[in-house]
Amino acid sequence: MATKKPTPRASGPDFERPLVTVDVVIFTVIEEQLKVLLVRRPETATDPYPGRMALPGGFINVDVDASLYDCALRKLGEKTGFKTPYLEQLGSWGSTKRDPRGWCATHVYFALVPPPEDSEAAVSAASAASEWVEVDTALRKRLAFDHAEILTAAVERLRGKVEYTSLPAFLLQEPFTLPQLQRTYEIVLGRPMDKSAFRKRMLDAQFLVEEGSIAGDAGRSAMGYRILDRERAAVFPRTFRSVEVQSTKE
Amino acid sequence: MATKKPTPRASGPDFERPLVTVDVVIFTVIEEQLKVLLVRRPETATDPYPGRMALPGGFINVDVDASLYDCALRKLGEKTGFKTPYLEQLGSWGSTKRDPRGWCATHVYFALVPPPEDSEAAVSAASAASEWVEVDTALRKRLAFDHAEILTAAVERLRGKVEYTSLPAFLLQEPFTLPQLQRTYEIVLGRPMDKSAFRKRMLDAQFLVEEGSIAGDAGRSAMGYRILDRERAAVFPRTFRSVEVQSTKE
DNA sequence: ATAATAGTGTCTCTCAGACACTATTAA
DNA sequence: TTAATAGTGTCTGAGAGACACTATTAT
Repeated sequence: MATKKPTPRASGPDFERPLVTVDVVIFTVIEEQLKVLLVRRPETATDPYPGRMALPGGFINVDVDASLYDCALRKLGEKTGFKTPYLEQLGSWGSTKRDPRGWCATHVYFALVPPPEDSEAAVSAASAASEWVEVDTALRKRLAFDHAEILTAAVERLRGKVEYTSLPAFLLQEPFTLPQLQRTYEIVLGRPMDKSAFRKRMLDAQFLVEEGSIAGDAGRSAMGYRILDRERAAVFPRTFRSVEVQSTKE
Repeated sequence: MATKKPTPRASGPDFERPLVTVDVVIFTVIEEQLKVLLVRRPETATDPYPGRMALPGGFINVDVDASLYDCALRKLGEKTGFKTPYLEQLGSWGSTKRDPRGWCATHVYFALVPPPEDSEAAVSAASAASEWVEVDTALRKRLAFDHAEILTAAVERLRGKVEYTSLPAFLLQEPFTLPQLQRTYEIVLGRPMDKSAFRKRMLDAQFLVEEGSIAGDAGRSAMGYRILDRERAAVFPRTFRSVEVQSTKE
């Protein structure tokens, strides 16, 4: 740990260093809704945006975090009992004005996790003042900093990639069934999908391994699947709806 | 301008702030080759990697740069007489070890510019010790910092997006012809393309406007085109070669 | 006329979508 | 047997690729 406002020990440029943070946009699907994890900022008036909801994140700790990715993993771990989640970089936002404390740049990561078990949910909600919020609700909440803009970008990236990748599989507890996976796609994209096309696509992409039958609440039981390689998402040969169906013909 | 090693005027965390830089990967096509702009680092022994080639970039100047994007634009402008180039964020790299001066994070941008006029080329090469280097050659050059890794990521991103966007159009001086554009795609992707499919795709995407005939060195003259909207690239409904042609049939 | 380049037409193949069909399970 | 859900088969259409064709220009 370092002392308060230290003179930097390392050399560098002769001007002021910006503040550097890492924020994480953590998505999951709970109760048929796409949700994002938000935390409430402290009420202390010395902090910017006291009491507002914000994306989980914070300053890089130069003494603890070996890299940006490690820092994101740490923040993710602090908020959720992460279970080999999907974590990728989203981008960075930096400007004079985005933080009242001074020139600040944030590196934003993007995580997909399965819905928390009830026990965990209670723990994390209680201990960390964190909350799973449906994304559109979150966007109406006047988030701290430029987090609304960041969340918008994250949702856009998620929806964009979902059109041609297996990302939604990382939002489910394993093993899961194809109907469950299809439902997850539909929730993220906000539109219904054709069952036959969906199944062909998933199975052709070879990213699932069978894991025995799973019985549902009613009707025929379904095959359970696990993700073959949790390190990377499968990429489909085409997007789901190539552009928009633009019928020039009347 | 600030004084040397100032105590930060703004509040923030009680630990050391990382160094923050912005680097720009600037691509163009010269003499039928994909090239990237590199600069030689100063020979002064106090600087890290003296004399090595590196991506253009440097520390954020908190007093001058309003945002990360502005900083990237400034660095781009300093190195090239930029002509409304294509500029997007690539990602950020940050860790304890990537800069010997201390914990350092860099925000990397990715630019596409038309080949410099001869006059400009001479100017920039002379004045700034900068040089256009063919990308594979650049990767063999033992670049400063982790710039080889960054360049690899940039080339990967470029090639990836070129499969389904109009990005290569930003590498050409306007107006250009479809055969010239096709040649540019082929240079970036390193493989020949079918003329008929290529033309259908470009014209169907509606991102070009006709600009009168242009005569070449020989043969029939070709239609010249400009980019309709230089703010964004066109996105095609499918990638060029959907995945790799995996012939399971012998 | 010929060489060289620009540009078109036609066929095939792949894969997304529509939609009707069959299969399995519990009550 | 019926309701509910899982899973399949068949047809269509869009668009990429292969490739042979026609068009225009300079010499």
